[in-house]
Amino acid sequence: MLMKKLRKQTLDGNVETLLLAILQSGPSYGYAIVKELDKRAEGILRLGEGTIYPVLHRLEGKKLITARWARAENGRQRKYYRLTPKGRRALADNRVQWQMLTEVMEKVIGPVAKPVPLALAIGDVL
Amino acid sequence: MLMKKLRKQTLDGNVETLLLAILQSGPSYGYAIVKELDKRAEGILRLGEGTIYPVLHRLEGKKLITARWARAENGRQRKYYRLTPKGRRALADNRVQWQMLTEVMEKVIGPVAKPVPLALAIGDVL
DNA sequence: ATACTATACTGTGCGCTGTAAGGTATTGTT
DNA sequence: AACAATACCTTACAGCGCACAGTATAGTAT
Repeated sequence: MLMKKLRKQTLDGNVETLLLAILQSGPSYGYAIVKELDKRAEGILRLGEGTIYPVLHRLEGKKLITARWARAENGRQRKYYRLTPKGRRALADNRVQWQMLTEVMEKVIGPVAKPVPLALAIGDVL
Repeated sequence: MLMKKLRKQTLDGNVETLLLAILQSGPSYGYAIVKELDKRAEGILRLGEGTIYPVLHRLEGKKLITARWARAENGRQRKYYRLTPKGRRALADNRVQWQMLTEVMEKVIGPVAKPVPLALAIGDVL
């Protein structure tokens, strides 16, 4: 068989994936990323700056993103992070890892109750 | 609003959930749990004994499971673990936490490619 | 002027988790 | 007698999330 295995990093390390995913939409900076995450997570998850900045530095160290200082229109100094090709590959890989993790979790603890009213409605119609 | 938040333990700590879920089917012992996980994960995830025993001990320390030595039919000494009511509650809670994590992940990194060709087919039809 | 709030980045340090590595002992099979 | 499978355990390490604390600037309200 010789199937692909879950790396240990995937059991946790999801925050890195989240940040990479956000940077996929284009370069951004720490503070904005916090706000963006806050918006997308809709109150379920709240990651503070103390969480995100170290991760950004780690990602930079791994060459998955690059940093560049720039002065914004409002005169503020911002450190813009951008995905590298290597980071793009890492993101793709992380997605696969995440998918495998959900597979394993579903197989062991059972499927999660999904809010999919559309499918239900379609099912009712058909 | 005041919504429920993801606890930090849920970002990792999935192994505890896996073990609790397996013990939900009834009492078991370390070695058997390794094999059971191996079977259910179908090669995707491989947790060694060095991973599982410390977790079992931790769970016992948290009073989520209880341990009892017993001699099996084949004469071997086995340490059987059983879910406590508190462990049952923790498992239920962990499921909710896991569900929230998948929600956040899907919102940020997009949906996982699930083997659900039906939805695609329906979309094509409509 | 003064105080406050929002913006924006940084660093330190703790605790928990996963797990590799190594070890012991028993039973069954070759 | 040798080996594999069963069954358990401990030690030690590294990585991750995150709370906490600190610095500095721009804009707004009093």
